[in-house]
Amino acid sequence: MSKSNNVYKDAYNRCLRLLDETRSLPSEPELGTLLGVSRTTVRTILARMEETGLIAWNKRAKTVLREPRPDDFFPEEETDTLAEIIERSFMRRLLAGGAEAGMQINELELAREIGVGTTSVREFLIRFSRFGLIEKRRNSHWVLKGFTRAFALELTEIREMFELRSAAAFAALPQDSAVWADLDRLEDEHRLLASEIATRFNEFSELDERFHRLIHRASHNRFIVDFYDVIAMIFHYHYQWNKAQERERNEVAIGEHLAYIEGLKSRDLGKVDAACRKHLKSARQTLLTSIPESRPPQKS
Amino acid sequence: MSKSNNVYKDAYNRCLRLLDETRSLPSEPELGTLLGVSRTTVRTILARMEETGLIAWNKRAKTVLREPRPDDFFPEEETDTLAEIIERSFMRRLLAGGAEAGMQINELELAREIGVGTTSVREFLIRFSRFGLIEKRRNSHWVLKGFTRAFALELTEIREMFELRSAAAFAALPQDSAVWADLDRLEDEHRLLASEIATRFNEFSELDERFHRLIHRASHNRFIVDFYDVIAMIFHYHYQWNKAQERERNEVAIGEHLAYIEGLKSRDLGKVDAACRKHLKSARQTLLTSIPESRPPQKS
DNA sequence: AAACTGTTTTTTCACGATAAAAGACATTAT
DNA sequence: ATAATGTCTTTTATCGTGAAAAAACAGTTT
Repeated sequence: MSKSNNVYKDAYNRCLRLLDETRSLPSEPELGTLLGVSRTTVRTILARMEETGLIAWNKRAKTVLREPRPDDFFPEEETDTLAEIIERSFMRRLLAGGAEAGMQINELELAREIGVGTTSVREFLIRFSRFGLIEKRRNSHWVLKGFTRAFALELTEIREMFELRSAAAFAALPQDSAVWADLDRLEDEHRLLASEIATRFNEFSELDERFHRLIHRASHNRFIVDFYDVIAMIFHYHYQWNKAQERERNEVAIGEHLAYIEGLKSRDLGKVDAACRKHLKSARQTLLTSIPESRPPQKS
Repeated sequence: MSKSNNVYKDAYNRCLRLLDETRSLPSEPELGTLLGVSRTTVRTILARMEETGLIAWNKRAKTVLREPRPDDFFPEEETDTLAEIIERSFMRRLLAGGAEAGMQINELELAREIGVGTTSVREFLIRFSRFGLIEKRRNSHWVLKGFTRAFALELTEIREMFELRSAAAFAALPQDSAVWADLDRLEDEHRLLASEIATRFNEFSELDERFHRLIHRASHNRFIVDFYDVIAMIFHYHYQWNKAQERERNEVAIGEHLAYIEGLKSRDLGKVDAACRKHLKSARQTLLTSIPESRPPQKS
């Protein structure tokens, strides 16, 4: 089967949404940058849109003929990257219990189970290894280290170190830096979300990530910025998995963020430090309580 | 060609060295753990040793018949992992100038040039990406970020953060911890090397790594321990590349290490901090001076 | 001439296949 | 009964291959 055309399908779907807004589409290169794909893919999209009667396409003229219908879209699941598919499957197994620390991971078995080639699984595991949850035995299998309490503590230790430093760097940024406007915008979003928390509490996770990434970027250190990928990944699955008191937790977190933002805006390093520490402490607590207590080793 | 048998060849060579010391070899499983390979590989080794008349092999009896000659060994270059070969080639290109930041990296070209499959190159690049020197453009090529001054500063910033914390953790370890004996042993090695510095100065690099890894391990944090891989990798190639005043530099570093060790042994956090800071500062300086000044962008 | 479209080439992504190496199972020796 | 050896099976490491996607080149249009 070689390679799926999910890039095309995903871009096609996104292009359909563009159709709603205009009478005619822009030039091929412009569409390319807009959708983040190459001209080759753009042309494949246009060809299909012409075929299905969505547009009339003649050289520069790309006139919209009709509005896209729901059945014009490719199904969601066909637009995913292989890497995403593998990650989801892998994390499901990992979190759905039965994933004891020390267990070995079998590339071939994983590949068969997910229905993909071994190369993709191998590459996924290599990429995934930087999250510190698995480890490779030379010339042999991978070992699962497990989503344990120790892991959470090690992760948050680094996170706190990095974020305190980033926050301090942030507060020291000159007044004319563009980040202050970004921060204002994020503050507004926080206030809005707080006011509609009853219905939109599940949108916090995404806002949370954007907020912390903004702060980490102020460190101007690629290792700090990159490390947020680890945190984001863990929290992403953590949010999916642990829905207990989600609304309350998020409400509290929004309040902490607002205090944190206020601290940053005051540019008073003491205040920044205190607000940051407070938020990180409760974030760590949330993560820790969600970790299943490790059973003592059992004799069978 | 599928897969080279470098594991076998390397283990075979190491096994030859064992032959010097004994009249007969131990059991297959024992040899396996000794050499770090499976029994399958052990048996391949034994079969060949029998063939070349090095041993007589009959079930449990594996009697050494003669001393190994130089031509019994497989050539060094055949014992390297593909990953090592690729890394060396890649780093040579990267350091041998002409590697401007922003340049794109071509998997296929690299693979052809080194004479390996693209899969191996891909896997190497994925693994290598955590060092922060390259970055992937989605669905497209890799981009070289370059071994720049900014990189060195970001790297050392994290290093200093991590090592100060690890050193403090180290000093706080209970007296009966095994690390103190390890530290004593390392101290002895440092003193010995210092006394023979004129001839053995190039052995420092390896000692340096062992010393710092010991300290980092005291953090009990996988992210800190793993980060030392980045540092080790950079310093490894840095040492190979920049031989200017190697002897003097290493002599100074040994002195700093000894002061650092003394600080740790005193368990006085102030002393530890001071000695650690001093050493890290000069390590950073050494690294920085070795980085070629980035030319201003040239119009051709 | 600048920006677009049409066409061709190159590169990336993913697979199945195969040898090396690991691991499991059965058998034999202490 | 334990621990070795002998044999067979499974898994990992690596390649070549082909389709998807990107990129380069050439020819048109404004």
